[in-house]
Amino acid sequence: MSEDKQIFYCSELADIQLQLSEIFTDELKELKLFELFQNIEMPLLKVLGKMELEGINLDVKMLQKFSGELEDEIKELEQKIFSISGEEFNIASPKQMGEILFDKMQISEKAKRTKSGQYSTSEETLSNLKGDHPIIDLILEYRGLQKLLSTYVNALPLLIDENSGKIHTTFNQSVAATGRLSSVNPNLQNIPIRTEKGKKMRESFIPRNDDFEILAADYSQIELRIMAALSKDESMLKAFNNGEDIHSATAAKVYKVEEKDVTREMRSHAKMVNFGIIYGISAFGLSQRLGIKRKEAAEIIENYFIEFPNVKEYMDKNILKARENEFVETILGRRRYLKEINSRNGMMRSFAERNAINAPIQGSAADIIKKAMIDVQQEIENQNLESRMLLQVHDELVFDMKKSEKEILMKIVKEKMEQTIKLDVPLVVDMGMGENWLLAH
DNA sequence: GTAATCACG
DNA sequence: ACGTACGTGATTACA
Repeated sequence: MSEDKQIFYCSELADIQLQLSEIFTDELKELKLFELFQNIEMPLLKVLGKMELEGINLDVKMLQKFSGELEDEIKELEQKIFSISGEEFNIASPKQMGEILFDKMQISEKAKRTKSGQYSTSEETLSNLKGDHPIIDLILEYRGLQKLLSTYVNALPLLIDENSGKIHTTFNQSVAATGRLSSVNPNLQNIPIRTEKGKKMRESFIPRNDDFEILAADYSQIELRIMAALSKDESMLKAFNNGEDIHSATAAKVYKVEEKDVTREMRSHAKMVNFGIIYGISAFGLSQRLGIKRKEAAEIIENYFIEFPNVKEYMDKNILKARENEFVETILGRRRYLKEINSRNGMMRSFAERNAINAPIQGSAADIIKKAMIDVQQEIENQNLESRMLLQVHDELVFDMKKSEKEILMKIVKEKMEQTIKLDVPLVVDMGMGENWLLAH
């Protein structure tokens, strides 16, 4: 965003606020939604504008080298895939890929198909066929590298602003139905981190100069903590208040063992269950994720609800409330309307019911981090710091931190993020710093 | 323009 | 009986 645009945008904003104050009736002003608008969304708009204008520095030299390496690897993989399949084709075309794999090579009898009747060649489908043919690994590898190259490594350097020399995203405040932000042009909320080569992409996000470093601060398990607080479930509250590992604690309960006897598999399953809880769990969904029978998944869920009865109660209560009002609410009164909640179509109704469970949790997490962002920015300005807030990634804030301000900035960020909204569970923020975004984790 | 795929929380 | 985990955005192929 240019300087002119920013000035225009701020005066425009003041104007809008003035006009709105005349439009809003006293009755409207008493609504909780109005408070959310006045106290969170409008102040946040200015904070986001500053983050967008600030931009983030990218190590272009490093990315150019990385790009060359990736291209070489991709060419090599391409040749291997062609020689195995005995034919040159467009690997990026799911249609051609499906025909080669399932018609020509017949690597599986029961090929899965997508909604439109095409062969499915998704990561999930191919991963299930992994052992069946060596070409599968090559394809997955090829796809991963191609994605990294075209979406990130080659694309981002082209978006560097010639005036600032930095990358400037745009944060959408009114796109996500739950109240989350979204980031576009480019999306800086989905920069790779899970794979080795993906991590390399994160390394390219660097501070503005040698006097600065990257600070990353992220909430630990914020959605589960919100679930504990909103449901007031005693076991869950206790686990968080005692600083326990929540997935291990869940595993111990669900599998009825001592916490010290929880195996890695049990913990990993419990982690999936906890995710499921936040998403509005179903036996089918859980069985897919865990690779177990639906009946087994149903038993795990049943056990979960026996151990965490208030969670079940909270979920039911939200669905009932949704049926009555056709909306659900977050802790700051943000609404998600769910008109399908009373639909006669079972699928649509189930979808709305999962939303009724998920939206207050995901949305409350958004409320909390948004309020923290306003507080942190205010404090940065009050204290005239040179450090800057750069990015928000749902449960994480990223800063360009002046090294000499390390102590004060870290104190502000931790304090504001953890204390801005008080719940019956502690909110815990982990922080890291380093000479790039990867090292800050 | 839509579908498929895959990157993140 | 039926098909499902929640929320996003970018790229590519293809009608």
